[in-house]
Amino acid sequence: MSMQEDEVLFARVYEVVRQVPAGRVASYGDVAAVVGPGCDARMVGYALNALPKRDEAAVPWQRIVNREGGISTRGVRQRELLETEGITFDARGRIPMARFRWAGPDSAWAEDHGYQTLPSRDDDDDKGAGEGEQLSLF
DNA sequence: CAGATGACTCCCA
DNA sequence: CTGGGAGCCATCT
Repeated sequence: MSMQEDEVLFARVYEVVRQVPAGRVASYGDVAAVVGPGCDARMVGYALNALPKRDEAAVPWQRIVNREGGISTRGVRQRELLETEGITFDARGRIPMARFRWAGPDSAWAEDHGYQTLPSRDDDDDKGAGEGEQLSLF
């Protein structure tokens, strides 16, 4: 796979963002994880940053927020759009990710399109037992 | 053509 | 909490 890499990368990012349903949000890192290796949170940010210059109406960019559930864009447009979709913000102006975070793409769709499902990453406090959770993934 | 910049996240001081 | 640095790309001065 080394043909139209450059453009494909952004296209894949947009494709994944399109999978996030209204009423849900995903972090930049989550989107990157689904897109797969070679893509990280910053890439997603870059892709979305270039979106307005391309076609911002084709992608639900407002559903992508930072890891803390906060909005990284300037202005209040994104927040308003999300509230319209039913997303709520807490007193600190952040979205309770434990409740609104996108669970990842449909596994069937993911395999069919060559994407990855979102690794279960409970944001719960580990309470100090995090060590034993590291299983050998390889 | 080179440098700055932006919608991330993690790590350390 | 604030602040700086690393890692990586497309687009605009």
